[in-house]
Amino acid sequence: MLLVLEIESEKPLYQQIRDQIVEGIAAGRLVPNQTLPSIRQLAADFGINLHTVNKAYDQLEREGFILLRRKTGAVIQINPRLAEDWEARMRTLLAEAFAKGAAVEHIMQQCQNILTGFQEQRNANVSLTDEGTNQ
Amino acid sequence: MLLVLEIESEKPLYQQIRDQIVEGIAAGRLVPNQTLPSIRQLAADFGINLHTVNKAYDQLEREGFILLRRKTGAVIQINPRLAEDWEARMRTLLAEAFAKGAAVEHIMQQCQNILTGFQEQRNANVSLTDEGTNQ
Amino acid sequence: MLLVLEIESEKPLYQQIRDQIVEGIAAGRLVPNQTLPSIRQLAADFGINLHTVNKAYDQLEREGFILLRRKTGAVIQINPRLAEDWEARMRTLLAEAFAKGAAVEHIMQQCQNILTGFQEQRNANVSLTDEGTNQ
Amino acid sequence: MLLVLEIESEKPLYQQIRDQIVEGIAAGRLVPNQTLPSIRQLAADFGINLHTVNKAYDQLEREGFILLRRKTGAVIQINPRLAEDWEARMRTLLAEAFAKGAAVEHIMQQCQNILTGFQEQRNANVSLTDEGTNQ
DNA sequence: GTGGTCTAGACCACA
DNA sequence: GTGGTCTAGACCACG
Repeated sequence: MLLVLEIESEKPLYQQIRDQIVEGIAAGRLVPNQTLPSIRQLAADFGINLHTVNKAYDQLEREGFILLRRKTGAVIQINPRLAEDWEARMRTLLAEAFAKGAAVEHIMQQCQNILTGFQEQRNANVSLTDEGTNQ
Repeated sequence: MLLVLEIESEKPLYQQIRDQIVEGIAAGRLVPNQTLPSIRQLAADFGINLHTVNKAYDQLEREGFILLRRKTGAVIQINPRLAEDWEARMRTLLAEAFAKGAAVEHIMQQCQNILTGFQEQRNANVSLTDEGTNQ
Repeated sequence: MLLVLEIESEKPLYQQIRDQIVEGIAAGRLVPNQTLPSIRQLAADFGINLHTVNKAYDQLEREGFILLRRKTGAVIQINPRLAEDWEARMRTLLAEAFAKGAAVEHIMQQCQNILTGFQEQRNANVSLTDEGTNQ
Repeated sequence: MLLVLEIESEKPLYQQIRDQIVEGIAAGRLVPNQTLPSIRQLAADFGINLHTVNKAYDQLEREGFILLRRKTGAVIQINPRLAEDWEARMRTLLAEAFAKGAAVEHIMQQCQNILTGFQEQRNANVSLTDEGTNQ
């Protein structure tokens, strides 16, 4: 669980946790059925409050990224439904770049690069896992 | 200056003002060197607080979309430098879709559709403006 | 704001608050654009903690029943989209009655009675409001 | 006794057991006087704790779906009395849909569809049972 | 041990 | 004043 929390950031701590776990899934560092640290454990590791982690995990569960169980804690389990406001959020973000005069091709290239990065990381993680099971 | 402020919205008023101006620029309704209403004018028109409008204009200036001048008020003037956290925000949003299993091609197609929509609006506004100057 | 909270109930306090507000909307006691008590106010009125009320309001906002604003507090505003798991929850509840041997007609009649009750209360509340504006 | 327990589910194990038995009764797969596996048998079959199964059976007995006997184990025996909070739970669920603006007719139609589904399953199971006794 | 809930008290951003 | 976040510490249900 690689997490880098910045206490000084304007982004809430629980949002930082949530975002990094989502990125971890996208990059294949976190795979379905993998267990995340317990709420208390993660809070202790980073010296933050239990409720802050709880709020992040709670949101991740509602968004369909993880499943919270009493005994085992949190496990990755993807519900493939995409949030309904995803397109609206994407629209605002793209408008910001387009208004700055960025060329459509350039914006698309940046998106492609990010996605390709996820894909390569995921492939790398998959082959690592495969090697691990083959040994 | 078409502005539609929804007092009932979950989005802060200053954020609504900022977002609509950004979308207006993206769609070509607002072009460089065009003057925006003064802070007190806009506040009076909508019956909202001066500070609210001030905050929106302030953010737009910091983001490089407008230039605030003492006498002339606010004018659109695009600073093509993108916000430094734009890529990070895009990264998080793309991760959300990719983590849910969406295909790269599908995500890219959605982005393309949104951007094409902006382009068409801008083209429509540009030709309207041309007709206007021809009269 | 008629709220009856039972501290001894097995149902969490925040869930009781959430459920009663939803029922209040169904019965027309709470109508769109009506303001709810502030989080602190409601917490003080019932001698419970601010965070408990906050959790209820937070859920209501996510479910599309209310809108939370910094200045004015919480206002009723219906997003007509129904929760996607609504049918699954209804299915479980109906199975419970059907397994007990309840006749389909009887179950349907109970549902009808409840819904008719909401409808009548709503109509009564509407006419009260009308009389109020006419006076 | 077809039981499919999902260790990954958000629902507690004992609740899954309870719900599936209730749905089994509703669908006619489980009929009065039919014996259920013993607590230790079912726990062994699924490799889960005795307490977990015990809790499910305990709840089913309190709800009036089964009868626990020392020697014979658990047998289906319907106590037609509905849980006293059934109507309250139904009320909340119906309020949710009605508050969102759903028409009474539409809500009723959905309930009817679900119940008709149960009825058809039960009829199918009954005829299967009849054929079985005829052999 | 886990997550789920509730309490108590604090600081900040918003308008 | 409002809601939003974070902290600290407690008890309970679950397995």
